[in-house]
Amino acid sequence: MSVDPKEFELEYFKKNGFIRQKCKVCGAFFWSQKITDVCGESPCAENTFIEKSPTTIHLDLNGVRETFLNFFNKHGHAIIEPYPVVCRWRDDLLVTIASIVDFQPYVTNGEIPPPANPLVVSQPCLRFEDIDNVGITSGRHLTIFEMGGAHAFNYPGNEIYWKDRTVEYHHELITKVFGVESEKISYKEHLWSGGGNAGPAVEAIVDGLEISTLVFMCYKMENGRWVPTVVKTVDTGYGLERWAWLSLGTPTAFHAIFGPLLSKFMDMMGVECENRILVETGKLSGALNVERPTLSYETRKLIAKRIGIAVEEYLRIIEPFEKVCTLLDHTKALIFLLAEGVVPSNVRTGYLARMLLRRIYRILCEFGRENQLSELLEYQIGYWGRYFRNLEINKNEILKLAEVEIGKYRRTLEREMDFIIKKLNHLKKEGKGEVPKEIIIEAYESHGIHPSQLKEQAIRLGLKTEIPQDFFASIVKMHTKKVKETEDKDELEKMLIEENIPPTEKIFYENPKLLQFNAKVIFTYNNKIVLDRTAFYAESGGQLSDIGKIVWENGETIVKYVKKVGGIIVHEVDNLPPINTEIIGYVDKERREQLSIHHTATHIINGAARKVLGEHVWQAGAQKNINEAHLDITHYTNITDEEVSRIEDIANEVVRKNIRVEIFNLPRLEAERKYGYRLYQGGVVPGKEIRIVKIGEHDVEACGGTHVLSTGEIGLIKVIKVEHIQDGIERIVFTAGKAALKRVQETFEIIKNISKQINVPSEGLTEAIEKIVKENDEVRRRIRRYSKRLSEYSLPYIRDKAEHFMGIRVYYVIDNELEESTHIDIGSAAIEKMQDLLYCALIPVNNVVQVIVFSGTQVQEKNVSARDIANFIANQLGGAAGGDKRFGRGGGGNMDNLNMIKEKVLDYLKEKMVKN
RNA sequence: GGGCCGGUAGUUCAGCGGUAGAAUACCCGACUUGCACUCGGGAGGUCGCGGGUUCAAAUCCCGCCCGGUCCA
Repeated sequence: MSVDPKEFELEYFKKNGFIRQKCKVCGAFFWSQKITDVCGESPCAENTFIEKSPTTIHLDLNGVRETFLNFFNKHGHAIIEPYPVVCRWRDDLLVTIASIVDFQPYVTNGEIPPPANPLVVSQPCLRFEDIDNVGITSGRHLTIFEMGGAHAFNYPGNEIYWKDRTVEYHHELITKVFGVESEKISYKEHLWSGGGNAGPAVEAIVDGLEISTLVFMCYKMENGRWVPTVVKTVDTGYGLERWAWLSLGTPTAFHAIFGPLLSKFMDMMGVECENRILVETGKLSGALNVERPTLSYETRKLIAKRIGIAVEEYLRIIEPFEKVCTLLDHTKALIFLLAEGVVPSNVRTGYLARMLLRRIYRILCEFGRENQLSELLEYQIGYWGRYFRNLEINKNEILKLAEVEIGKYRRTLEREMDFIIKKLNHLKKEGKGEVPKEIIIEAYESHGIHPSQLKEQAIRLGLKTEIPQDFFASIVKMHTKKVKETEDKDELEKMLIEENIPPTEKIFYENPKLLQFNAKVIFTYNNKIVLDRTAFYAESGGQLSDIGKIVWENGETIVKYVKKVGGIIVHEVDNLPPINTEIIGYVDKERREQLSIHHTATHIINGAARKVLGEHVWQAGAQKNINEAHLDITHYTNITDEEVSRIEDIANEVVRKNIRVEIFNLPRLEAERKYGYRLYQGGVVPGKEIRIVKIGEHDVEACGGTHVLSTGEIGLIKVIKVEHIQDGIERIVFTAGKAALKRVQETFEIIKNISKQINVPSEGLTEAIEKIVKENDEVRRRIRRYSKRLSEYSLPYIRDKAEHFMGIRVYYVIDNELEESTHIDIGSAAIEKMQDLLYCALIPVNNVVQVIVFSGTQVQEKNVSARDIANFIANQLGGAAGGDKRFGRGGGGNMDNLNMIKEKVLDYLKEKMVKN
């Protein structure tokens, strides 16, 4: 999609003398009050603000945030509290990457009103796409930053403001409040898209630095095409870190963001760096980018030249400094993630936390400061905790989670490094001088060994290692899968929209105990019915759907399954009533009761787990069936039996207290204010009103499920088992209510049966089974010993039974008593003692006959190979055999002529030996 | 959720269709004043689980479980 240039022809630009121009370097169009060749953004221009701030006020990040919020507040924008960095209210994103994320999709698509209009927020955001650039670009790239978002949501007939006013506000803030000369600012034309929305945008550039993006969101993606949206959203992103950098004119943004923390971290890491080196780096850092290695290196050379040192010398000085910057950024991002209960793991947000932590750890190792992580985190928490209280509140959790994860990483490194060292030694043995790329990739992809760590080991072993420039890019490429086609809406969904079917009135919310109801059929299609109102609960939130029946004047049908399509509830049935029929619905009471019990019990278990294991416990999934239910929770280590007992105890105490389960609706914002984002245990909850399920002081969740009226109805909650689902997630499987009782009864039945079978009273079962298992082991061992011993003692017997045949002795037996392995022992020993012996054993077992043949050395000399004999016998049995001249084995399944084989073998032998 | 690596003696691993091995620790013995070293002997395995292919599977195929790792 390209943007119509007309989109940028703003009244405001024209009135204030902005002229549309084209950048001679990058070719982009931009608007500026002065005539110039280039757009002004680095690398088209240098960062000229360094040590020469164009502003009249000079503020660090905290100061900028306050100034920004107050400015918009004075212009009628309500200040709202930032949302969490983990966007648990969305299922298409892991973390909050922009302030607009707070309002997508429900506000931007007009489904619910914004918390205020217009509004302003300073939203901490996480972005990982540019993580490799963090530290080397003087702070232009960060994994965590604050996006100043001033937003206006324009509805048809209720326009707040649009493009002109948006640019005007921006221009006023940068010129009037910050005092930047108006001519210094240029606005670049741009197309922005993200989160399913898009629109024209302008990027504001001052002295080389892009400081804001002003987006006019007015398109959305639908069936692969951009279509205009009903709500036109002003989506501005003020890069507050960059504003602070600009206003202070420091060599890097890190100075402006972290202030005293920067020098503290440098001291701790033992890093020093002259200011003039940083200044020169900062000016040209716009051209530094890991994705453009050649340009970056040329830029490095230029910087070194300006400073007057060799580029190698320059790199030696600047790299440690850059690593400290990376540390500052990563440790800050990490505490924000951990504070929200993210458990480091190998999936989703957990992986983001793990990745950050491992990068931090590697840097600390390079500085030899790997034991000082906690200290760094504590400084960060102390510094940011004043503005973000949850950091301070969750300090202990943050430190604990980080500590556990570092422990895991250390163990992994130790284990996986051994593996790699072995591989490297192998390479060396093979005489290879260099580590091939495949090994480097395998080390990283399958074993988590970073190329730099591999290189370190390889050098120690005297192997060369060339890490390709595009190493990580090629890894990413290998993983890029085809973008999944956006699922087109299915036929039913399309028809419901076409027919304009209204959302179904949900009786089960108003009155959960009403299981018999009257309603009217308003739509039918392919064994599917939509009613105007229903008491049938559709499958959602891990709770199975209700079943039951629908009765009308001249018929009835069974309701097999109920699902939600948007706000419409669709009943799947066997046969259809005519449209507009009045019906009576009957919901299966017992099933509904059991599902409700399991649902309430899930909330209780969740609360109990949080109490026992800690505040990082979040629901990671849940399923409520008839016989049992499970709750997946985030936790960093296996749940012990003792913890399970405590969770069970607390849960049952809540049951016994018979607490009333309060269910009520609250406006979204009020609910969040009152109970926090902890509400969103089950994930995304749509709608302007949130349905709250509150169990005393034990647990509060946003939930659309059905519940019991008070906890006493549950009767009993019994945890069945805990499972480790994946790194960072544990599953608690349990039953409640009647199902729990039934489970207990069944378990007793099993115990009773076992007890009967081994004839031991149930109290003594543990010891008895222990004894049986031990005895079984002992018997198995004894059989093996006997088999060995038997092979020694059998020799006289074999000697006695063997037939003399053309100068050798032949022992031939069809044996269905001794095992194959025993015959191997016997035969093997026998030919040692009798070198003229040919040992043949045919062992019928389960429809096949196994054949074992040993041939003594003297027999072998007569051209009789054990393998050939075995193969001959096996062929008679319709099978095949293998082995060598001493030992052959095989078999076959055709036993018809089993007793005639011996004759044939002797004939075969005769032939063989005569030929010889 | 997807890709990749791994699961064999108490431990670390080798073997990768044809009698389950090594090292180490363990037990016994020899040498030695004693310890260590050295030497000899012994014990120790449902080759993660379940199917399939095959006369025959630790080995090949499929599914699952467990651990690890990378990506989304």
